[in-house]
Formats: sequence, C-alpha cells, structure tokens
Amino acid sequence: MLKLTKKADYGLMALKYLAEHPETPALSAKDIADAYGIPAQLLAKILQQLTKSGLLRSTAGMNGGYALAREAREVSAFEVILAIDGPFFITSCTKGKTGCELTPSCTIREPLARVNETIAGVLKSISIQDLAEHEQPHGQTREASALVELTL
Amino acid sequence: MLKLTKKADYGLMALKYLAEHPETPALSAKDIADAYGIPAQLLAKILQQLTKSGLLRSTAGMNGGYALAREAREVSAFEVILAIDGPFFITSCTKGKTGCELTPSCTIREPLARVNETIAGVLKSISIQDLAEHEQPHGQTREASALVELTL
DNA sequence: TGAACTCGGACCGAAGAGGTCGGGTATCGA
DNA sequence: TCGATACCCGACCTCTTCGGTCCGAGTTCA
Repeated sequence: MLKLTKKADYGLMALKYLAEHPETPALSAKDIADAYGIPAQLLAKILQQLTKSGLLRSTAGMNGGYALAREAREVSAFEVILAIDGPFFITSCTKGKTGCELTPSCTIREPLARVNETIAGVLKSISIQDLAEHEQPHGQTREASALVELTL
Repeated sequence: MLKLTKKADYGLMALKYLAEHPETPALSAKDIADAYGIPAQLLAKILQQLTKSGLLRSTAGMNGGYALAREAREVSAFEVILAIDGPFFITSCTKGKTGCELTPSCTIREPLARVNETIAGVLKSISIQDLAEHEQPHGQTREASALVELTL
C-alpha cells in the first residue's frame, strides 16, 4: 500500500539519469532503458508522458532523444509522479464536488487530507538533482533537510 | 496512486466509531457497517484482521462484538493501516535482502526511503482519538500539530 | 436448545498495473 | 533520395490485487 507505481519509479530513474548526464544533448529511451535494465517500450511511453507534461524535450531523428526541459534543480519529484500517475489522494473518496459517496460520515477524510498535503509537500521539496546527487558511492552525501509541518 | 485502500479507510472509520462510543461494551460489525453504509461482511473481515493484530478485542455470541483493545489515544493510524494492508513502502523495490532486482542502479530508492519514513512518522503521530475528535460539527477543532523532519 | 453473533476460508468479478505489438511520423546522414 | 534511427500513439494482453460475497463452523447467552 501507499506504493509508487513502477512507472513512476522508472520515470524518476530516467530523469535522474538525464540529470547525471547534462553534457549529452539527448539520450534515447533505449539508452536509458538499457542502463537500468527496464523494458524499453514501456519507458518510451513514460517518457512521452513526461514530454507532454513539459518536463522533457524530445527530438526525433538520428541522434535524437530526450533531454530535461528545465534545470534538474527546478523539477520536483512531485511533478514527475503527478505527470505519470495523475493526481493522487490518500483518501479513497476523492472529495470531488460530490464529496464522499458514503453516508455523510466519511469523517476520516479530513484529517487524512492533511496527511496528504504533508506528503505532497515532502515530495515537492525533493528535486531531481537531489536524487542525482545521492549517486555518490557511499561518500559523505550532502545533507539537505526540510521541515514539514502537519496540522491536525 | 499513493492511495489508501478502501479497507484501510473502513478500518479507520470503524475504529473511529468505536472511539466515539466508549460507553458500549461491544459493537457488532453490522452496527458499524450500518452506521457508515459499508458492506457488513467486508467490514467484518477487516475487523477480524484488526483483532488478530491486537488492536481490537472481540467477543462472540449474543451481544458480542468488537471493542478497542487499547485506549483510542494509544492507537495510531499507522498501526491500523499496517494491520490491514501490511507493511508499506513507497518504493516498488522493497529493499529486502536481495536489494533491488534491477541492475545495481535503482538508486532512486534510498532518497525515497526517507520519504517513506517521513510518511510513516506522520501517520504514527495521528491517533484514533485525533480522528474521533475531529467529529465536532464544524466547531473550533482542537489544533494538534507535529513537526516532521525530512533529511535527504 | 436455539438465536445471535463472531470466525475464517473459498470464491468471484472488475479494475488497474506492467508490458508487448505494430503502424505512423519526423529527422538526419550518406 | 533513401534508409536508419528515433519519437509518437493506440490497441491489446496477462496477471495481480482490490472490493465484495457466500457459506459453514464455532461461541455465547437467554
């Protein structure tokens, strides 16, 4: 439960990989897929979604591929997950205009909405670059910390 | 994505309901299910799980039912979710002894593990009683807040 | 003894996740 | 100009899980 989908995982990994190779003008879906051993076709679809969401730029043709549309530091993990898996809510009742379809009493949802916001805040505070920088082979990794307030 | 299962929702609702009725010695699964309009049989199974996990006490026979095994304040949302949906990890690769089955490079997982811990911490900081107290019909609800630190 | 209740496993349909296939289009180099 | 490389995109398939149902067995109390 509370799992990221594999697609979101793949997407984050791909963006991280791109962030680690800023020198190359573009990397093909196959390059990235090979690097991580994930199905190329599936990754291609994910990258297409990220392109449509404006997180990536794509160039067709020979030596084409994908590149970050923005600085790695400017892209949060939240955006990536959102682009791939769509809006996420911890509560089943999405709290749309109709509210909860269950009798008025799905009062669980309000407090959990706060939790939801907290999680979103945490994910927003993490950039692709943060992920990439963690690559260092067990060296002293830079410590970034964020304080998140949860108000019930 | 990142959704709680409906079962976990139901479980939280049921515990909240029990917390709101401390005077009754036991409430049957049907009572609770009727109160929220959720399938009684399904709720019964959820309550059984919670009983096995030690969060509830069950008494069979007439006038039997379920009751909180501990004070509402002593039971966290985290425990409930854990009991119903099992251990949860935000990363797909559960980081078991084998690590990630993908080539060594699922480096995404470490930073996200921190996120995972943060979420768990938030859920642990919420008790069933917190949920129940939020029942107040739009009055000034008590403000509880928790600070959570996320270290990348 | 029987009614009311919990216990717990078997079962099932629907939905979504993960992944594949194949046809189409754009771009570049020879 | 032609073909190789790459993106684009929809259809499809399989497998797991979720949500939910059914039913028989055990337990308690009047």
